[in-house]
Amino acid sequence: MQSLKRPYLGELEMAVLEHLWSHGEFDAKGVYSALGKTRGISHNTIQSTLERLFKKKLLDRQKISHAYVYQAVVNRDELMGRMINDVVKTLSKNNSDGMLAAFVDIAARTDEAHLDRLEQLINEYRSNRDNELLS
Amino acid sequence: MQSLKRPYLGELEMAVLEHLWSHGEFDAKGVYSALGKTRGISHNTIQSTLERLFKKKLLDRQKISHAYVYQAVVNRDELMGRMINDVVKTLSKNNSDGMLAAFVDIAARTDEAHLDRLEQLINEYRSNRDNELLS
DNA sequence: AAAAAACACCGATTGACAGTCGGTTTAAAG
DNA sequence: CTTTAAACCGACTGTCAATCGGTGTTTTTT
Repeated sequence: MQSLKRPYLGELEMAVLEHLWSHGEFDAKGVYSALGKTRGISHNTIQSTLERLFKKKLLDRQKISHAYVYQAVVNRDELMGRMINDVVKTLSKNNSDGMLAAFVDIAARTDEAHLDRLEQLINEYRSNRDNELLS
Repeated sequence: MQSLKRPYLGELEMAVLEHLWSHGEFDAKGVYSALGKTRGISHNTIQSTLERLFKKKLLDRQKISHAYVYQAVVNRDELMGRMINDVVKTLSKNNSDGMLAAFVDIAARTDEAHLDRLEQLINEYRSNRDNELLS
């Protein structure tokens, strides 16, 4: 019963990830220019954050010349899936109905048209599965 | 962008909640007998944990004689819904498709029959909505 | 009513972990 | 070979879960 804190991300970590998601690869300097300056934090702080995200395997990096260039290895949706899965794993005991009901509620909450789209995705999933069985 | 609040629930907090979910109301002593003894932790630790959960509004309590009796105010599914919603709120940017796809994936992961059930729940949701519109 | 037991409440400590830097070392570049 | 930029290391703060001891208050018990 591990807790829900595992892929926990702090505020700055989230912001850095967001930035990499929308702007692609960056080195520490670039992220600092984009985020650090307005926040009034130092270059080093950004660097530590990138390092931490790297250790958490959310970022990959390559040394270009003598500076690392970072890029996200999970996209927003993958991370979301992972985190939702963690919640579900911890809280779904035997019965999955609560989980499924939560999905429907959340989907419908912002826009009921999401229900249609959800149904559509279910069918797409089934088709993909069937195709795989044929091959 | 500030959801995904700090460590949602610790390990002991989760265990206490689980216990209250499956066994109903309890005072500190009861929870201690059930969880504390085998874990070799003190009565006080259990009490602090109950207190913390109370402050987080996950438990309610009434003073019976001079001891508090605690009970959960959210059930497992509600808590799960809340937590999933937090994840989604933080990570769904405009586009909800990733969220919906994650739902389908997670539902199908353990058992593809969940997709049928999910579809069923979608339809139930629609019926309920339609009935409400009539009244 | 006094003594004993049961609790709540307060405060302190430890251990993680995010956020934050400064200083030092290393490596690139002129 | 000096300057400079970046990685690396270590430190300190703040927050939070977990943990418990001590103190005082309310019940029980005798």
